[in-house]
Amino acid sequence: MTRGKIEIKRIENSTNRQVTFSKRRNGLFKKAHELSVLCDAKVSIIVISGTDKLYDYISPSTSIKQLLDLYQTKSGIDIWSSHNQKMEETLNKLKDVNKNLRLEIRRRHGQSLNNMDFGELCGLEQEMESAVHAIRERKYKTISNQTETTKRKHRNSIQVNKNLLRALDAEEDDMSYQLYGNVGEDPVIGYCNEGSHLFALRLQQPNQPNLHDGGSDITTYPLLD
Amino acid sequence: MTRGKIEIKRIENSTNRQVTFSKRRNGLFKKAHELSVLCDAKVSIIVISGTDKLYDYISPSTSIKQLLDLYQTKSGIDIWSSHNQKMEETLNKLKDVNKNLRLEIRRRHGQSLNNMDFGELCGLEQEMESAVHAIRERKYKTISNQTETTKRKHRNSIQVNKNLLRALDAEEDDMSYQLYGNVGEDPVIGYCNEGSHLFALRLQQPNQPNLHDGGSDITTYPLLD
DNA sequence: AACTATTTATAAGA
DNA sequence: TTCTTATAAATAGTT
Repeated sequence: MTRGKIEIKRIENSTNRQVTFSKRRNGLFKKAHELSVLCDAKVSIIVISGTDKLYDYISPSTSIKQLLDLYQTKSGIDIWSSHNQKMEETLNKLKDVNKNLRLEIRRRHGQSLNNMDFGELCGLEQEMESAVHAIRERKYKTISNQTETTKRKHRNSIQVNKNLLRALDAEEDDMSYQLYGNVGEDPVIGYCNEGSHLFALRLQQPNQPNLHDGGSDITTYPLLD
Repeated sequence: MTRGKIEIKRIENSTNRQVTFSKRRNGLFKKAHELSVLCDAKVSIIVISGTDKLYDYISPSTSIKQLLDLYQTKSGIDIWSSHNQKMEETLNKLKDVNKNLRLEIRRRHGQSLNNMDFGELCGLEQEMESAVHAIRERKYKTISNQTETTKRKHRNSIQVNKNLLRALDAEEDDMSYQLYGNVGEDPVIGYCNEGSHLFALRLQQPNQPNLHDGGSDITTYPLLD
């Protein structure tokens, strides 16, 4: 628009068009940049030349994605829709399945029963009852397992106790023997003996079935002390 | 840039900035349009103002989608990826929810109970039982509604029957009156009367209990032969 | 929103 | 492509 104004219509001369494209494209991007800086705006320009070359401008601290997301939100145009139809279909199907699953669960909570007829209600009731049966059985199995374990623990601790008492009895016998047979000897031997006995007991225990954790062993000793 | 050139930096005066934004935005779009027409190019501009308003220009006979597809192809930037990612996340979340819902349902079918402890089993059992209760109540309500409807229908047909009989009685009275009052008149009238009575009886029968079928009488006969 | 003095953009030529 | 330059267009500040 100088040295004679021009009409705004396609420039037929190819070279001319090319030159003008180059000049005006730069001009456009420059203006876009000035706008974004002066007015604190986000600007994105995409230009594709007649020869299918791509040029773009994006204002500083902005991304195409961010801008497109905003564009979509504000314009209401769904840019993505054509792109992932399949995914969206899957998504919708899943949502549907989900809805039905929720309904089923609600019904098994005793809600949303309004749209069921007598036959369906009978079926549901029967299903639920047999399920309750299964759950109850499982429950009993669990509790009986627990009881069994507790009993086993108890029996075991009784056994441990017996062993300890027996050991103490044996020790007592030794002591008596020593006292009777070696009157006046160093009492330190008796002491040592006692220590060995205790040690032997400790060594022996891990070889016997031990269904309860070691902590209880340690806690039992203080009771016997 | 006239009446004194300006620096390209954010215009602090808000009113000024707003005015400049408006003017330059128009200028930018005009330039974009001229470029597209003069040079046969596709141009798309998205502008978002500092106040978050959206403005856009798109050159004639071009669509955003077409342009973005081209942009993607030429730039190699996967515009869709972030969107895809979001969708995939949603999908996975849904799948997860779905899985949990299915597990809940299986448990309410009495399956997949292995990983539940005694307390959980108790809770589930109680829930299920109160649900069965609700279902049973609903069932009874449904059946009683049905029964009620049937009864009402029944009562209604009885009433209709009564009305018919009453109507016939009234008719009979009229007839008797005619007979007593007009002895020796045409006997055809008396015949008619008898016919009406038979008809009334037939109507009445389906309402009386009929406890044996006619067939058994017939099968008894061969044994006696 | 309109005006206008200036600055910018740019068409044509080199 | 780039530079030059005459001139059209854009626009900052004002009204």
